[in-house]
This record gives sequence, structure tokens and C-alpha cells, in this order.
Amino acid sequence: MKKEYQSEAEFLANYNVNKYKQLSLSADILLFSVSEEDNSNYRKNSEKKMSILLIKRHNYPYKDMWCLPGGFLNPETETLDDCTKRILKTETNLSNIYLEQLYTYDALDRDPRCRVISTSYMALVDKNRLDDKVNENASWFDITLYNDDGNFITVVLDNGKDTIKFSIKKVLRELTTDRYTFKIKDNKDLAFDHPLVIVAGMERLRNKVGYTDIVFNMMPEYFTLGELQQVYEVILGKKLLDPAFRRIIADKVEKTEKMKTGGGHRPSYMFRYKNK
Amino acid sequence: MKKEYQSEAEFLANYNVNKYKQLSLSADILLFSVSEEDNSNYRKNSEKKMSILLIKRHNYPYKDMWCLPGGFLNPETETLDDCTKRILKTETNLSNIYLEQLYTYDALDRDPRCRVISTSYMALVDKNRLDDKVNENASWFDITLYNDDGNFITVVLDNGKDTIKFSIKKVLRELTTDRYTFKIKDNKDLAFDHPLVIVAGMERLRNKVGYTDIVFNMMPEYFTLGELQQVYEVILGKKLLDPAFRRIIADKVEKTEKMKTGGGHRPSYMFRYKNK
DNA sequence: TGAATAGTGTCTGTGAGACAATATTAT
DNA sequence: ATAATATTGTCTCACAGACACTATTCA
Repeated sequence: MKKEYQSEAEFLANYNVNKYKQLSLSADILLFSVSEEDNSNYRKNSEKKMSILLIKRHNYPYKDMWCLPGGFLNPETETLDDCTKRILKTETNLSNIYLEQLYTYDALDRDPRCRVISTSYMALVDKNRLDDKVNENASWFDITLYNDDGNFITVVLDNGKDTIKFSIKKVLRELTTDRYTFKIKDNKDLAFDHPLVIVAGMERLRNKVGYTDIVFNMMPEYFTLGELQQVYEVILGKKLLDPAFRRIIADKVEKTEKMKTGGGHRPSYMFRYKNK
Repeated sequence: MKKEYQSEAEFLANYNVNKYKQLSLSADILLFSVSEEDNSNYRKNSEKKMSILLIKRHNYPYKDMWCLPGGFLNPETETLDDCTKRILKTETNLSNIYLEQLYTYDALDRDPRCRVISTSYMALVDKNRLDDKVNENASWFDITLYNDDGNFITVVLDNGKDTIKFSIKKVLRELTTDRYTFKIKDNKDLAFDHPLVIVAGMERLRNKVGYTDIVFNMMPEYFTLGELQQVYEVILGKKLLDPAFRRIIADKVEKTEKMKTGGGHRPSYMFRYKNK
């Protein structure tokens, strides 16, 4: 039977480092998706928001706080990719999810138990595939980004019950021309260095959306161009002009016979990703 | 006194895994620079080539083969960044080098001794800063890339004495829209999975050159626009048009009073990176 | 003088940004 | 009829590609 600790300090005092490994590797997953906000106006299309899956911690450290889904690597049998897929399977019950390694975080004190070096992964999924299948300790949080000025980013995560808020400062790196790193300025709701991981991951997603087709991993098979445009817009954090958007994605999609009707306005053709 | 093994098989048979760690982390460094090919024609500017620093291995595994500079992480004291800087200092005697983490390689069998998970770093340097300072076991290799067709890349590395050649196949990943990974198709000269690391790193460099200012880390303080253009050209692997190039970099550089003369042709103003 | 690079002018076509106009639905 | 989205047309402006032209040096 597991002992119940009363505080993180007590837990750490009793934490037997030698019982476990001195150095552990882990994978942390940014599982991104897009959520639909139900709308009162029967004419309007439902608005969309970026969302991310978080896990409620039940153990120390950071007990009762939210964190990214993640887990330790079994170094004898697993690659980091394997490890990530195993975690995703556990949390979402899905196997076929777009995955991409992002960055390895290894600050000496990023985990109070011992040295834990964590590789972050970005995963993208169409929410319709799993809405009800997620693990009970997991929850989808809508993401809102505020760019206070050029140097600060405030992130608010909301799952309808809990609100998580943190701020990140952009810090220019020395010895370089235009790169910067992130530092946590303010955070009390999210475990570990996960605020950094989230902000860096969202930046990566924003950048890659422009020159790759990864968005289609977040779309169902059939979608309207309006829906697709909404997804681009929530990722990029800005409105796009309809004609320009249609020009750009014209050769990536193909029109089908299906129509989406019932919106109190002109119906729309459904499109499909055209995989060359 | 260290025992001398006669073969890699013998070495591995005697390798005591328990004497060392079961799992090790390491950093491998892609130290890129640009080399000048001396030219016979007094009129012509010297041609440039991409070059990379490699290390001659003196121990098993992969004894007597070349490999990327790298080393094991000391997990009690170092971050991966620290580790990379320490290795760079050892090999080049320089401390201030542009660094950027790229990717973490962790195939189960990538090192025959035991599980070694390696994070690759890209480092960029102006060769004038260190030409004679490099460690004696290290050597600069000129890089030539051949894109046999869309799916194969052949890389030839040459340091004037040794020639290293390997081929890489681009493999489309499942579950995705446009990403691919690399697989080694043919390699007998370069240790470990370093062919993959090199090709992936060069791709990253090519991409980043377009939307960042990292090139200036490979330039001396004063340079002509012709020299700068040459560097872009060897990185991108194609010629650029002069007027277009000048338009693009116009606001990144500032003209100085210095001139570069003696070329048997019209002299050129020297420019400097304009750090906003 | 000529070969080579340095540097600038300018034309053209492509494509993004912007705005307008038309089409079609459910209430 | 009206509010809302769907879809297309078109104008303009910025800018990259392309080519031409002039400037300047040293053997």
C-alpha cells in the first residue's frame, strides 16, 4: 500500500533516489486539437478554439496540479517514439496519431525528484476521433494566447471548470542573430517546466502550418473550406481573407459531392485532403 | 594500461556493460563552416564550400573511422548545452560559438556498447576564428551533396586525404501529410548513425537560412556582399541572382568605409551585420 | 586592354491583400 | 425578407526573377 504524504516537502524528504534511477528519460506530449464552441445563434457557425490535453496529477511532486501527458522511458525496450505512442494510447485509446519530436528539455532542476530529461512531442488529432474516449484523469483545455507586448506571452487554459494561467518571457540568446528562448515569468498552476514546453510547441505549430500540410491531421475526412479556414485562423491567431485562403489551399484539397447544410445560410461543399 | 583489442567483435565481447551505465546520454555536434578553395586565376574570387568538422576515432566501436565530435553527458553536473560547449571547447579551443539543439536520436541499436541516446546540435562558426586551433584528431571535410533524384541523397565528404561517401534515402512517414525521415542506404565510412544526423542537420540549416539571420555566425565581422552571397549559395546549393540577393539582405547589413581590393577586378565595399 | 567582379536600373509576371458582388440557405 | 455564410471576380501593390548596363581594378 502506498504511503500518503502530507506535503511535497515530506514526500521529497522520503524520496529514495537510489531506489529509482539517478537519471531518467521521459516524453511529454503536446496533444493539440481544435474544439468547437456551441453557438446560440442558429445562423452562425460554431466558433473554434485551439485546445490541448492535460492530465491531473494525483501524486507528488506537483500533486493536484495539471501537467502534460507524459511518462518515463523504458530504456531497455522502448524508443522515445514508442514511449510517446504508449502514453497516447493510454490517455486517448488511439494509436494512429500524427507525431513529431520537438525538443529535449534537460535543466538540472526541472524535476525535484532526480534528474529527468524530457523530450517533447507534438501530436495532432481530429477531436471527433476521440471526444469520449479520453482517460478520466485527462481533460481538454481551450487555449487563449495574449501577446502583452513583443516580449511577454500570457497563456490561459480553460477546461470549463479549472483555469490555468501563466506568463512567459522571451529572452534573446547571446551569440546569435535572431533566436530567443523562453523563461517562465509567472506560473503556479502548471507542473514542471511545462509552460515552456507548451509555448515553444505552439510556436512550432504556428510556423509549420505555413509550409507543411500538418493541419489536415486535425481535420475529419470531409470538411468545408470555412471549417478549414477556421482551424488555420485559430492556430495562427488571426483572421484570414477568404479569397486569399482559398487560393492557397486550392491545390491541397479536392471538392466532393457532399454538402454541409442546415446552417441557416448557404450550404457548403465538403472537401477532402488531396494526398498527391 | 588500456588493453588493445584486435577487432570490434573482441572489444564488444569484453565490454562490461555493468562497469558503465546501462543508459548513457550524449551530444553530437554538427560544426558547420565555409571553406575557401584557393584559386589559380588571380582574377577570380576563391570559391567556397560547406565544411564540417569530423573526428578520427581511435577506439572501438567504429575504430579508425570518422565521426561527429561528441561526448557523454555528465548527468550530475551538466546540461546538454554545457556538454556541447565543453566538447566544442576541447575540439576547437573556442567558447563563443552559435549553438542550437536539433534532434534526439535514440534507436535501440544505434550504439553497439549499450543504449546511448544522443542529442544533436548545430554549431556555426567563421572559420577564420579557429583554422589552426582545432584538435589534432579533428579535421575539416568539404561537403558535396548529390540529389540523385527526389528520394536519394548522396553525400561526399573530403578533407584532402580521406574521402567519405554515404547515401541516404528519404522515407515518407505514415500518418502524416508531408513529413519524411531519413534512412541510411549505403555507408561504410562514417560511424554510428551520423550520416542521418548530418543530412538532417544540413536540411535544417538550409531551411533556417531562409527565415533567420544565422548565416552571419559563419561570417567574419567585415565581409563583402559577394562573399556573403557565396555563403548563401553554398548552403542553399544553388546560384542566386545578384540584384535579388542584394535587395533581400539590404536591411540586414550596413556598409562600412572599408574596401576589399587586390582582386584583379573592381574592389568591393565591406559590410557588417546590422544587429537591430 | 581585357577578364573578372561590383553595383544599379528596370521590366515583367506572379501572387498576396483588399474589397466588392453574387448565391443560397433556415427561420 | 433577413442574417449569415459560400463562392467568385478583380484591382492594386509589392516583390522576386530576369536581363542589361555601367564601374573599377590589376596583370
